[in-house]
Amino acid sequence: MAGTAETLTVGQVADRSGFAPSALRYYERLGLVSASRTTGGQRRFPRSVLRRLAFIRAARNIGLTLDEVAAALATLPEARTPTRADWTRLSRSWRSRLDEQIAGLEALRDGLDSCIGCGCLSLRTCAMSNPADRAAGGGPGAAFLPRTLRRPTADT
Amino acid sequence: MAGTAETLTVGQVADRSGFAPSALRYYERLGLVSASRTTGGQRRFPRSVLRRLAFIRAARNIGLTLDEVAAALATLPEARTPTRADWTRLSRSWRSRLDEQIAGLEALRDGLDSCIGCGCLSLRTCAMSNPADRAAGGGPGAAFLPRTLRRPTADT
DNA sequence: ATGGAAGGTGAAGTTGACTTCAAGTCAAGG
DNA sequence: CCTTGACTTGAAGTCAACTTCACCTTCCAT
Repeated sequence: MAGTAETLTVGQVADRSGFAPSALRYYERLGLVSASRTTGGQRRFPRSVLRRLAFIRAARNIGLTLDEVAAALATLPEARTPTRADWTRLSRSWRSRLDEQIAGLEALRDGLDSCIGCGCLSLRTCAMSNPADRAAGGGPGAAFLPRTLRRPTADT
Repeated sequence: MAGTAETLTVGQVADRSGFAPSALRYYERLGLVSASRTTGGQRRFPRSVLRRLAFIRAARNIGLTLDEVAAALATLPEARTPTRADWTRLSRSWRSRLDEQIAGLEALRDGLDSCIGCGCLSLRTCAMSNPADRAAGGGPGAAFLPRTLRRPTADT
């Protein structure tokens, strides 16, 4: 039986990780994962790629770009297998990132509540349309909206 | 003085709204805003466009796509000037959307806390890499991650 | 009347994260 | 040996939301 091989084909990794084969090749090009090759040129991934991919998916879920993921992965030791402490260190910084995102959304929600009350939606004063604008009301406001939710108010 | 005109040029709207002129033209093409034209073909926006743009920015900040914004704006009455109640109705639905996003992020954060504890990052069982996976642990989990944070786990 | 800032257009470019395609190659069960 | 499914590559396509470009026209203060 070939049920438990030492290395995995793209298809196997795709099945186990949930990433499409094309994504795995893409990640390899970006250097996020690496694979050896058979004599015929086909990829053979070490099983450790699954943990790496789990990290990548989690990071993506939190909103990191692949560039940021790459930077994080670059801090892993090359020589030895990453330990639990290594992974923990990497994911610890996500905590504050998530806190920031949550705080941003909560600020937005609070602003929304006041907007529903006043119906203003004023460009200059409404917290909803100016979530990060220091002119919005004096308070620091939603200083840390997740990047996906942030919109520059102006930049001229 | 021409300080307070009845209509506004793209440049003026851009300055007051914070949207780039190119974005305003784009929005006009999509039908999100409309403008009359001078005999020479230049746009002249009614002042009411500023409120519309405030709505658009707020909606975008919350994560709506322009398609969704268009759908929301389409429910405004064409005949009369939208009232405060109209705008309020539109923004009320955002509240639950924000709540969902916040809940999703909080679930992610809780999962992260447990992951930091266990260092697992297991593809099959870790809440971080499987935030919406019903197999993640039995609980409903982070059922409603914001679209920007959602990633299909697999679809084959 | 005029000069230069501001505005007009359609087409193409940008970014991020992939996917899809075309055309050919490898691996392994029968 | 042969078939067939899985794999290979580079290039191009996709999506959202705009921006940039090239080139031409309009507006209005002097």
